[in-house]
Amino acid sequence: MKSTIKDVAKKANVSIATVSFVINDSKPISEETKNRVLKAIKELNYHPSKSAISLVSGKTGNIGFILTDDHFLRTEPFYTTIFLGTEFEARSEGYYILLTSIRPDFSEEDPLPRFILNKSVDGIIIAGKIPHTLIERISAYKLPTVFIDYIPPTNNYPLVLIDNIQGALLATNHLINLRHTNIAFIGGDIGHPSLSHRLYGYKQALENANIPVKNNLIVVDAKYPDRQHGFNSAKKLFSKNKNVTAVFACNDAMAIGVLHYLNDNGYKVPQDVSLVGFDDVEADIMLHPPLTTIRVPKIEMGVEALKLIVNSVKSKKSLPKKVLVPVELIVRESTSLCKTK
Amino acid sequence: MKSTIKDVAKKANVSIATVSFVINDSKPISEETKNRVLKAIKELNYHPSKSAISLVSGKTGNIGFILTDDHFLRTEPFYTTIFLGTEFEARSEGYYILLTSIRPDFSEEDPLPRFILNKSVDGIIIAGKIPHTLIERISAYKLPTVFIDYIPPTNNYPLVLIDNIQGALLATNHLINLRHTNIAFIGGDIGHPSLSHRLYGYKQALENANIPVKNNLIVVDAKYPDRQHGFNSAKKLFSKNKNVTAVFACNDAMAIGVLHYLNDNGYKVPQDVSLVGFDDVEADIMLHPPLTTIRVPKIEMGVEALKLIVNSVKSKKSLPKKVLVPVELIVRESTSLCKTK
DNA sequence: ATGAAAGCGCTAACAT
DNA sequence: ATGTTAGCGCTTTCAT
Repeated sequence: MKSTIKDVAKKANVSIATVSFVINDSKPISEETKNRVLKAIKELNYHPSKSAISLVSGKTGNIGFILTDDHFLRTEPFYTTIFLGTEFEARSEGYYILLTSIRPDFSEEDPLPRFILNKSVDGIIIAGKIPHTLIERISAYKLPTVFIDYIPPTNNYPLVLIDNIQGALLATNHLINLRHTNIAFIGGDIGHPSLSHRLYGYKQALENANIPVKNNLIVVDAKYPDRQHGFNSAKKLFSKNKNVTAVFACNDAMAIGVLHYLNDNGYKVPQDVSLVGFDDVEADIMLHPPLTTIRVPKIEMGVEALKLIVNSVKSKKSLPKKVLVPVELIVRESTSLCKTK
Repeated sequence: MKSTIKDVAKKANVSIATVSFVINDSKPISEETKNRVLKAIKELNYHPSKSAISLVSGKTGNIGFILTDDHFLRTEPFYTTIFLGTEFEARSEGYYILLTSIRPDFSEEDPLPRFILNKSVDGIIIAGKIPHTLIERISAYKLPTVFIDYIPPTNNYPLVLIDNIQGALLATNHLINLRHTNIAFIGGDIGHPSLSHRLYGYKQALENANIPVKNNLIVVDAKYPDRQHGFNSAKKLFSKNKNVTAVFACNDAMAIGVLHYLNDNGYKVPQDVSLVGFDDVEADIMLHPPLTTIRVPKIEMGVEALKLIVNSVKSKKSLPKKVLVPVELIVRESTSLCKTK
């Protein structure tokens, strides 16, 4: 049933080499012969065997995609959407993605993803924050690697990053333009570069507008930037500061937690407090009110990452190129003009 | 760096055949030799080449996993968690999962997933509702296929299903035990067998308790069972029925929408209305109040599916075995004793 | 119990 | 322009 290159060769009355040359366009073949081969391929519904090609070329045609369990399973499909972007691009590039998750507390003893051990991938995409011990151990395999939304300690990898500073600038300026001056920042896991950049952009925007940065308006002690911690951080913030009129949360998950707190405690959004998030997650539009946020082009990030990794794989040398994907302010109903004073 | 079977053979002073026999345990080898080989393997950090094995065995070692875009990207990681289960099991079975998504409106003209066209998988797992035209076209390839959480029209495939009727029974009985009698059902996409089974179980429970089934308490016209439609359905239900004291929603997503509606409209949960969901999604515990629901063992479903598909692949014949995974009532704070009357 | 050797389907020199 | 052939790393008879 399944036809091989031999069958095609026989049918087209040529050698298997010629068939190979036609398929890969790797040597000049006369139009006539080429057509004959193509016809045979079609008639036999021939598809080259991936394993044979892999074996002889030393390439697998696979790209590994690694992220932590919690990122994979978190309620908001942030990295999952990025993965889908890589899948889309992989289709047109002819690659397959091997997805695997690792535990966030990955340790020395844990086994590496098997596609690395088995040499089943030509390159690796790593999305989000990931234990450094894993990075080190992977680097020993000398596989082309690109990072998405994370800056590894040894910074000589291709990177796909969100323009976080610009996003924070956009968000904070939006609030400033609405006449807010008591603008709080709620963040978490400040060890993640993305998140610390957002804090940096927030401060920058305030300074640019000559608004003093007040440390009591900055709550960043949450270890993980999710809803629950957003809720808790809001509680901490508002129980000590009654005059806050606007909050910039480092991501939508925390913003949703903040919104919960606000709703539960009699604050009206946006009348009493304006709220801006970051990420533009699907749930935003279902909130009451819909959340103003910074849109991150998630699919595109995946696409860019796959392009980078394919380049690295093909060129053999992995240049530490950095792709900064642009962000965009999405104004919805959680922000309005400051009424105080 | 990369060691082959030859390196191992040389190091252990045996032939490559012996190494192969040891690895696959396919021939009796003396303890002594075996240990020597094993030691060499370890020292060289040798891992067999998958492409070579594929080439010689005719198997790819890959399993394709198909689901629709919306299922993949939906806010609650239901199918994503199932996927993770297949991934876990695939690790121990030595398989790789090739994940791909298709559009929910997949049509005749759309190309099939490439891993099918290229014969890059030994079998296929399909999760959730999927267009029938796709199923037909895939079936032409005669690949072992198993369905998760969906019953295809031609029912001779291995299936992994939730015990939906039992779950609905559990949920409704819980409400009945709390003395509720005006129990509403909110559902959607009733074309999906899982969802219609839940409705069936709900009715069954009422009948068993001699509580009349009232059609005006059943709202199932939502085309998709998500939060937004849950919200809308609740609005529809409560604007016409003031005496409803309990709601069983066909899944947590809709339940969350219902909860939103209830909160927004002055109903206290569970004091005024008790609410039960289905799925036990991560977000449940962060709600106010945390949601009583039916737990579905998602990881296990993935594991079971992978076991089934591996069996089919190995035995060559795909027996239409059906695995019903058990569910469990999780009582949290959204349900309480009925106070009316 | 172990080894030699013939492929699996393909690519890429090297020939012609 | 096309053909011949030597592997790629492994499994699996068939010998020993």
